[in-house]
Amino acid sequence: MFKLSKLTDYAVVVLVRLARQDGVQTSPGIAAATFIPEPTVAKVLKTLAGKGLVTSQRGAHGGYRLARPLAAIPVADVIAAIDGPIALTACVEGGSCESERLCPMHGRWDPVNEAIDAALHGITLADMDHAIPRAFREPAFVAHRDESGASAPEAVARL
Amino acid sequence: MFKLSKLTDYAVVVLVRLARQDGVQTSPGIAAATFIPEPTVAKVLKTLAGKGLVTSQRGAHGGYRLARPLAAIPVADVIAAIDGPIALTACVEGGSCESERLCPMHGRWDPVNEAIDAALHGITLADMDHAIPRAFREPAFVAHRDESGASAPEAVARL
DNA sequence: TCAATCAGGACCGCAGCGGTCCGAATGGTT
DNA sequence: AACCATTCGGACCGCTGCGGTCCTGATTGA
Ligand code: SF4
Ligand code: SF4
Repeated sequence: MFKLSKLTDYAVVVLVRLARQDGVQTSPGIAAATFIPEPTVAKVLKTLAGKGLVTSQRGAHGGYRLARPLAAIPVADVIAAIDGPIALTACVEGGSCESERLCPMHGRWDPVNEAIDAALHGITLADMDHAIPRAFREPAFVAHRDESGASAPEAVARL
Repeated sequence: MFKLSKLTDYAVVVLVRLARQDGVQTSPGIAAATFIPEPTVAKVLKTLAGKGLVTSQRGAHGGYRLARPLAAIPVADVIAAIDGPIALTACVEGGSCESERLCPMHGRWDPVNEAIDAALHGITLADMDHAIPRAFREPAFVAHRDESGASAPEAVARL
């Protein structure tokens, strides 16, 4: 199936939960609040911390804290942090396919990849947090969301 | 990783190859032309035939033929045929997640899913064949380069 | 010093994917 | 009618990678 890993899904849930409250929050606490198994939450948080999406405070009364506000975290970043870089096929952006010499489609996926990448960069976690589904097509909603909006045309421009 | 299955990749290669020549073509023939293992090509073609993307001619001198021109086949169709429906998470469009009652993010992925779905519907195999996706030259997309303030989801949604 | 908490792995069961193979149906060819 | 080429539908299997658990340190506040 064309789906993203469950851990990525969990990561979004955890990040949004982190934003709901100031100060540090512990893994068990978040697990209880999100109904996600505790070890899994810990694993996700460790990965996110490694990628710089959250900062950690060790020791007693430690915990995790968002590194930047939700509005500055595009979904693409979360996906890249957990699932790895977005690469639809093996031959996009650095990947090497064993038949790339012979394959007539070599490199043809790049634009598609760019399109999806741009789309995922244009949606932040803040949007997902307080967005009602289908609101994306309403002009009123679209009007006031702009951050990182330049990425899409730029990606398109160099096609 | 966030990638589509190799079989889907192969399907695109096979479909484009089918379009390069009129009349029916056999699995071994296509396999030889695309450098993809023959049984795999056969499997892909069988799946595609089942989904109605290609038509099959049985018996001697049989083979496969495109059901519709490349320009009428969006990438989304190929993905849906091989990989199954596009569903980023378990809770989108009919899918049910075990924690959908408790999860605060339930349903929030739908817009993201729709955005990607729209993007993949806006690019046809003919576009990929010519390496310059027509979707990116559409007024709706190019206009945003000047208007500024446009974001990926909106541009994608208009495709 | 002790308890709480994160860090970084090792570890495992398992679904699903990539890939192969075979028998049966089908329709030309002779 | 007999034969052969080719597709069809499905069974089959090894293996990767994912979801999930657990353990052993390192770090910090009380
Ligand atoms: S499009 Fe061709 S070169 Fe690229 S990953 Fe697919 S088979 Fe390999
Ligand atoms: S967002 Fe929530 S309800 Fe939807 S699939 Fe993820 S965990 Fe389940």
